[in-house]
Amino acid sequence: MAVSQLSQQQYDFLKEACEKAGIKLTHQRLEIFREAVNSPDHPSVETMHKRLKERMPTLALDTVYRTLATLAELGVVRKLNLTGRQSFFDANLKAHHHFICERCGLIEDIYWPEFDNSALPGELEKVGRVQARHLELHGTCRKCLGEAKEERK
Amino acid sequence: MAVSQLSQQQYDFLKEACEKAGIKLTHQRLEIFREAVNSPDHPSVETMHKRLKERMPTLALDTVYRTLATLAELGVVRKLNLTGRQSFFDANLKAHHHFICERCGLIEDIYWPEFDNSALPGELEKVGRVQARHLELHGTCRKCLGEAKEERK
DNA sequence: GTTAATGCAAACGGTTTGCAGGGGT
DNA sequence: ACCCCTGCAAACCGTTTGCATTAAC
Repeated sequence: MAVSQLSQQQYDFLKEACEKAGIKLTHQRLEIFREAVNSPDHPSVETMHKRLKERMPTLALDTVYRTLATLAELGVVRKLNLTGRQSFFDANLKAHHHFICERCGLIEDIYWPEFDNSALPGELEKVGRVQARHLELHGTCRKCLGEAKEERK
Repeated sequence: MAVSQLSQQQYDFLKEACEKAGIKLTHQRLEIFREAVNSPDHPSVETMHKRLKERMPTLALDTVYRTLATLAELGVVRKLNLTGRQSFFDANLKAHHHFICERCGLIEDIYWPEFDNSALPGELEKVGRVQARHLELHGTCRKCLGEAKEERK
């Protein structure tokens, strides 16, 4: 069974995760997962819902919330709290970090394997066990830097 | 003029910041700043409000929100979005990062000057200009590690 | 057929805003 | 005296929850 814009591997990944957790692989879960996989631009839950509604007119917003929370529990998507305002869900499970433009809100994935593999400060052993590290780089994106320059003229 | 539990230096810092921004150094701003300075445990805004109300019974919750937002604009406190649920304000302006216990919500300051001074990946120049880096270390704190061990018995 | 998941609507909680009265400069 | 700031209350918005219906296994 071929699923458009979702590789067999990704489909199997979701299916196995559902089976392992003993939950059903429903149409909604599949579609919402697919939307997450095909959304490298870190959309808000509301934006995802809008996009999904074009294909699934009866899909409720709360189902998107509920499903993304479920998918996060399964470990097939990752929940991001970058802005405080709203949360984002990231289906990119490769270790990566985020650049956030304070001016326009752009979120860009940053890969930095040397950092991921570096040792954390020794004092952390006294604090607890670290399971994941996530770096937020706050600044101004290239596009906004240009616009700010324009405005100063 | 001596302000209990707030050094002259910290008082001057706030006063100068207010003057520079052309806003008044009101009683509320001073007290809320003092509360932030004396709250190394990263309390929620609501908790800060509860603590402040003991000294200032008429203080409204929204004033705490409004004032902390103002102080963040002045740059005398820093707004943290660690949980998605609620935001925290940190009056510790020294470069530092945070350990978050996923089990109990504990937030611990982590200092790592070697990392702060290290060079970021070159690819970031293509993305934009980084003004601040903030590392989130998610894991389980020492206390919760012990409790989890107990529960398994 | 059984049970869990969805859609609907209403509630929720943290945060923000409009406004009028009050306090600081 | 002026105007900004605060307290009050209501609105706001993203998110969550209770319940009856629907669909997956």
